[in-house]
Amino acid sequence: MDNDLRALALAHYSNLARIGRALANPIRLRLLDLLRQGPRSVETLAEAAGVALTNTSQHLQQLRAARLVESHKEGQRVIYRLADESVSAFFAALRGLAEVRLPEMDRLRGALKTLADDEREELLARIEADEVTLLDVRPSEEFQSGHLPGALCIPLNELRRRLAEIPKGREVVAYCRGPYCPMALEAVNLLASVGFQARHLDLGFPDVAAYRPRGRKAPRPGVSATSVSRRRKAK
Amino acid sequence: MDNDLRALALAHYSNLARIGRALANPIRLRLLDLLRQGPRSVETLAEAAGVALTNTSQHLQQLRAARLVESHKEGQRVIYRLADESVSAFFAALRGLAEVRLPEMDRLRGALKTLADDEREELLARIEADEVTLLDVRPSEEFQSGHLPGALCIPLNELRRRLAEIPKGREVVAYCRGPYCPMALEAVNLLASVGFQARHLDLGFPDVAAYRPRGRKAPRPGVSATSVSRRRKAK
DNA sequence: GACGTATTCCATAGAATCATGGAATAAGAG
DNA sequence: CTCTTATTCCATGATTCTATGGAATACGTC
Repeated sequence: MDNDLRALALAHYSNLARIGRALANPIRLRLLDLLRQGPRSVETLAEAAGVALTNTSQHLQQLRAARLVESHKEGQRVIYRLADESVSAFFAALRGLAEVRLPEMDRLRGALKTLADDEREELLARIEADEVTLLDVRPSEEFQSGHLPGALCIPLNELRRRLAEIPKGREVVAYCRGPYCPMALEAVNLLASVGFQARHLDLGFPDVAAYRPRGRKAPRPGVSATSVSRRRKAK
Repeated sequence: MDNDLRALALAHYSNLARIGRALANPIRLRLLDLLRQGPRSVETLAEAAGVALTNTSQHLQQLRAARLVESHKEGQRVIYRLADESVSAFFAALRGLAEVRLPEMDRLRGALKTLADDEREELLARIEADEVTLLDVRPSEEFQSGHLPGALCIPLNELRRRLAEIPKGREVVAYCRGPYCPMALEAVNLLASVGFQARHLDLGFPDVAAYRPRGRKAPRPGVSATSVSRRRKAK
């Protein structure tokens, strides 16, 4: 009887390891992170991650086996999405742990120009006060899945030919998928080269939603998670 | 330049995967969980986990390579400990995710008699009000590394011959390492069989310290993390 | 029902992980 | 300096993971 109990108690580590194994591969982590931006089809994910299609499919199935993602069919395509809001939060926790524990992450943060806490604070305050033009440079499907309130949607690859849409004489703050996504930084480089006053916010969607500024207690309000578009227009 | 940035950004998933790989094996998770109770030597860990010594050593080295644990020498033995408080918190987050996402965990929780939220609330309130005898049945070294305030230390394997130390006519609440540790439950079975009014608390050390009762905001105060004993008495 | 598209399934080969047991190392005891 | 103890190192075989490309399946269109 006691032996039964002990065996059972040990079994729970195998369940945890099931999730651990899902997190043990950089491609799967990349896919998981992409899915934090919203639901996507296998093909889209494969292209965004730069991974062969069959390979992507297999990795997604492993994530599904670990119950971190779910899928459903829509016409001929299979749409994957995070199984739960808590999966996204957990991913952020993993990333946070890596930042605390792995010194290699510091070099990355340097290259990607992570902001200091007070700098970020100031930027968020200016955004909230609507003193700057907030620019979302992610692909527009991701914008539609959810974005920061008041943001202008101009995907990075359309930015050069849509510069006219950005108000002149006003500082621009660009954001993208998060601190390890280079898109906002690239956008700022482009904007600066054509004369804009531009900076990047090193948090993206959905990270800002969960961001707790030091000294405050509640998560930032007002993130419009525009109802996730499960239905994709035919192309 | 932009390609550099992108390559760099992708590299960060490899760092996350380093931690993921460390979590991909049930034995390593078991060792990590044991280390949440306090620093321990390789041999002690091997015995507690029921794993061959060389095997234990290898797994510990992998955890160290992922920077989740650290080690230092003390005389002829090597003492491992969690690298950081945040590692313990992250472990709890992983366990929490598994509880939310993996239905298999429910059966375990049933067998191990996890309490309902309100039941646990009530129990914690009674403990705080000192209406019950709080009993810590973990090995005494773990008690010394940190325990709940006011707890009586009687390790499970000494319980039968030390029954006299427990006040009669007062309800006893036993706790151990956490919700998936069977020791408290076994203690309650033993106590009940000799006439005690006994129940178990399904949170242990250090989980109670981080437990946020629903509706309250702050973590419970008053956990005495008696300065971690790095120095072990010779035997 | 034939065709094109999106995805999964399957077989294969190469790489990584794992448990085991014997040898090497380091520290203390006599 | 020898002996014991605690741990790590190393080599081995068994298992699992991973990427790849071709075949099979499912769905929608014509």
